[in-house]
Amino acid sequence: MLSRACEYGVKAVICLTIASREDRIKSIGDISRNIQTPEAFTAKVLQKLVRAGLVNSIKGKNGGFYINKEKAENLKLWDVVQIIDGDDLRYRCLLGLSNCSNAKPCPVHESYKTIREDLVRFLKRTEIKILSDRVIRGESILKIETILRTN
Amino acid sequence: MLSRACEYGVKAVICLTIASREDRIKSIGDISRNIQTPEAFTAKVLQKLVRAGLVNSIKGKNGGFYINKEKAENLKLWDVVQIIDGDDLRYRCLLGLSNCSNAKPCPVHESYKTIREDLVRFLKRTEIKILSDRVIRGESILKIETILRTN
DNA sequence: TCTTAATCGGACAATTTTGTCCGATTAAGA
DNA sequence: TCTTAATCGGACAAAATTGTCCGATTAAGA
Ligand code: FES
Ligand code: FES
Repeated sequence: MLSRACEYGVKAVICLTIASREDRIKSIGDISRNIQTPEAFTAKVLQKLVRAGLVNSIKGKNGGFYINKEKAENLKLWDVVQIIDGDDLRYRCLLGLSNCSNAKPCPVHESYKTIREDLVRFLKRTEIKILSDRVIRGESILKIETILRTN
Repeated sequence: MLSRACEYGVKAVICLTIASREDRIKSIGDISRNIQTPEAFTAKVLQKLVRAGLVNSIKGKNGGFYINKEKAENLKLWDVVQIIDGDDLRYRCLLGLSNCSNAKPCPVHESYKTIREDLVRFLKRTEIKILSDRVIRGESILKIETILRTN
């Protein structure tokens, strides 16, 4: 459904949105630990989001990634998905016909179109901010908690 | 959404369902030409469907692949998708958490669950037979028609 | 019986996706 | 000013997916 890269990107952005409440900057080590994803690969994804202007970064010591409070208020799931995965979800034919259209439709076109529109509508409506609030309230998680043992 | 292998599988099964109306057997060359997919790769996919019992095959000269009329009447899109792609679509967490559950949900779990259920319900309801009828009636296509020129 | 044409399966190749490493650059702070 | 710690970008490596090739087997039909 979403590529790994995209999954990591969404989780990272949720993580940064949480940090944005206190105007915090987070290093990639920090982030990948928080969301339990491979560090270097997640860094690549974040760099793509930086180039797209969705995330900000500061180089040098004490640097890292962050999102402005105001920007964080308005981000939708779709914003991240589109940057990382493009708009295949939006436009691709379920059977892979080169262009999905009403003119020359594949046999599932009519019914699948509805499903696909629902999915995209969901992505466009879902606010990252609200997702991050859920994590803060402990209603949902971004990674499997590791049990800390004191031997 | 669907893997290439799965796209090819669905198209091949629709093609065989059309052939089943006249109890026809089709060779892989025949099929891949009909649905415009790489021959050897499509063959692998069909072999998987044969092993799963969804498609039948006959070896030797005049052999090929076919589906029984009665079986063709009852096949759903989901039957093919599940054999080729497994049930990731059904169970996988949108953010890739190792087990999607109500107990430890990711931040999108509640809303995504609905979308995912709609998608699976669509796949489970959609009858291959009906899709094949649409192709026969010329309402939809399985490949881009190539313009035949007589030079 | 022999030739021909088909599936089957395994090995292999190419491509894409995922993941790692490292040197260059940048900036903070001792 | 020097050390340290961070992002950036490019090259590389590993794994998964997609795609090809070929020999073995099978059966039809001449
Ligand atoms: S043409 Fe296949 S989904 Fe639109
Ligand atoms: S836990 Fe993420 S979709 Fe269910």
